[in-house]
Amino acid sequence: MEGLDRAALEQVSEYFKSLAEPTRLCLINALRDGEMSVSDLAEAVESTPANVSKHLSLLASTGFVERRTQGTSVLYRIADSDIYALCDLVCGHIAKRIAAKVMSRQ
Amino acid sequence: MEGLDRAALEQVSEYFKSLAEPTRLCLINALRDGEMSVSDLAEAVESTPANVSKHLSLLASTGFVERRTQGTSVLYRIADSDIYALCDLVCGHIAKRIAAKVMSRQ
DNA sequence: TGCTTATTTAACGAATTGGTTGTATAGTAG
DNA sequence: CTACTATACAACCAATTCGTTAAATAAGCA
Repeated sequence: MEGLDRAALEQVSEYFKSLAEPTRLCLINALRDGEMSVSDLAEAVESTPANVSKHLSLLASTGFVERRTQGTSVLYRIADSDIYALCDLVCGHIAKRIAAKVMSRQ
Repeated sequence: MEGLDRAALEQVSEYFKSLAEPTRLCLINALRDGEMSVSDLAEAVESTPANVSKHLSLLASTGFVERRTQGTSVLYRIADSDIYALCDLVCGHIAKRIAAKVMSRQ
């Protein structure tokens, strides 16, 4: 992303922003094992269908999830599994930080 | 990050949040070639020292950058180059999306 | 010591965002 | 058709955030 101009960086930040919310990360986690309906997801993340629907719309707008209608339900699924690589990188960074903190305390 | 509880996901989201801002991404880009002072960074990203200082503090709190004092200046540098892998993953995702959009239009 | 420069911090305002509530839409069953 | 269910959407509020401005802190130098 070296040569990106301001507008491009703004777009990149939009994508990070879509992952910068615990409820959305929780939804992404819940979708690990396959597609789920909005109401099931709402139960899984302990929130309301309206709220979950809004978060899923945002995740769909950045292309991390996709939707499919089945009867009166809407099933969401992960569209780009790179999303997990992203999360793992961040988790690794956090782990590194914790390890460094432990070392410095010795 | 599969088995993370709510508190852990909140922490993960904090890290994504620190990258979810165009000015901060711009600062990270500017630091590619080595450490820079706050005022030089402010000029590079076309902002004020006060604003840049605040952004750098946030990036330091998540451990993506580190600071070093030299005289009256403070030099910042990238502390974990995984940050670029993160950005590249997001950029790749965006590129994929654009490519898919182009394909679907043919 | 006092003066200058570099950085940080505090206080403020405008804008954005997560969650709720109520309503609208769409599909299914009777 | 009506009733019911699932989802989406709009309006609203509380809380957060980005940027600015002004004041505070710290280091170097006359």
